[in-house]
Amino acid sequence: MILSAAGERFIVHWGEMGSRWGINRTVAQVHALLYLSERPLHAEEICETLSIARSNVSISLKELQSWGVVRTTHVLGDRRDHFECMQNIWEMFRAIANERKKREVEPTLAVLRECAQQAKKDRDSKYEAQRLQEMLGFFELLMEWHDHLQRLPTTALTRFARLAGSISKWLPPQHENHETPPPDSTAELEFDSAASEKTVKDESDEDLSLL
Amino acid sequence: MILSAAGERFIVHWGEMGSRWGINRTVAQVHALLYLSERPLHAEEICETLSIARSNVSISLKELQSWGVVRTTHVLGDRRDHFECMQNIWEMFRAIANERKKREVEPTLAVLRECAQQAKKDRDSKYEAQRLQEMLGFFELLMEWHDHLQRLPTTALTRFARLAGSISKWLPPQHENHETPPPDSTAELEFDSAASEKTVKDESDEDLSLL
DNA sequence: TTGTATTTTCAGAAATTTCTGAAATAAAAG
DNA sequence: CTTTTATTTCAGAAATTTCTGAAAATACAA
Repeated sequence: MILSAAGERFIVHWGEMGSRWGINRTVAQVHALLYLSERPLHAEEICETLSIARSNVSISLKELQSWGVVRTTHVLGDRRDHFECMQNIWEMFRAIANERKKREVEPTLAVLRECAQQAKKDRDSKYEAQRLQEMLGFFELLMEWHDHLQRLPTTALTRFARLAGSISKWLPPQHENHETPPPDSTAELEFDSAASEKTVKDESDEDLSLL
Repeated sequence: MILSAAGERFIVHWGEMGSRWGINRTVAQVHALLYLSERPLHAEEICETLSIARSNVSISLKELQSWGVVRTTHVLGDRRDHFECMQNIWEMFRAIANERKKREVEPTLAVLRECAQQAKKDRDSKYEAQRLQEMLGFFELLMEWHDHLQRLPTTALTRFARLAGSISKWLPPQHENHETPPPDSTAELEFDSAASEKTVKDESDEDLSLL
């Protein structure tokens, strides 16, 4: 497998990005390679192209398969497994989101439910209970949103994204002030839940109506 | 700072989740602690509560401040810095999303633009160029979406999430088949971009119209 | 000034994650 | 059955990340 300079650059970068998001660098590199490849590759080709050990490739491929973004195919007259990457990007990120939900968000929800429950019972944890409950509500809403997107076909997603982009151009900017946070001055509302809710409520309704 | 069992459990879990998403465990723990705390804490309190070195706390707090989710305040008659966490969850995750965009998505976009450009020029990289271009388009759309959400006030976000959740209940399920992937049977469309686009296009329009 | 409290920095230690190569296993071919 | 080819497993090596404690820097007070 011969890589162009551009391809190589992308693979390296994808590996680095993977690391930053909690995905093994090699796994991400193998993913990037298969994503770019026109044809399915066998493990040996991947080893050679990326200069990593055969065993490492084996484990990385298993991992990618467990995420549902890579699968095996076979070439006539060749005993070896060949590997190909999901080609539709939206489907690919959907699969990843799905898997992260299952592996990380759902366990977090379970913990939050238990903790909120327990804190509610404890007379000394009134404030903690409130904070945990709020976090729980956030994650529950997030799940609803996820499930919603999960049901929409890819084309709807892309069109919706475009639509959302054009609508937002007509709205006044709301939260651009994070770019260069002023020393210690006017950023009050983000840190004070009550103030934030109150301030925002006044100006939110006409924005919401656009949805 | 005395922690309830529930609070401690949450902090430990939040630390683990942080790791999985590329955030230092300690940083996440400090964040969780401040999130739960009714009042701002000084560094020494954080050390003691979490049993970590003073220097580690110092660095973690700096990190959290750079993410814009923690800031310093002061208590009358106390020279020490006290630290408090952004209390509004939506604002908090908005800040995090903002920062990750700046640190990770924007550099990725830059790399993708360069790679796509370069591959386009290379006669041997026709397919790679196409793949890179597609990835670039995805990230650009994602950015539009992000910017859109960035402009909406928190209340609009929560209401929209609820709305989206209830709409989706009326749609036929589209992509639940990832839950238990069948050995190697009908999952063709996810891996074949063309097939996927064609299949989906037939059924997508009435779904999209709901938006 | 000088002293004291607080915070930051940083070199090296500790812990964790990742990677390798050799050996074991599996699966087909002869 | 034996040989050959392909894949997986896994103990230890290597690399990376995280953490600590001591020292330096900073800021305020007397």
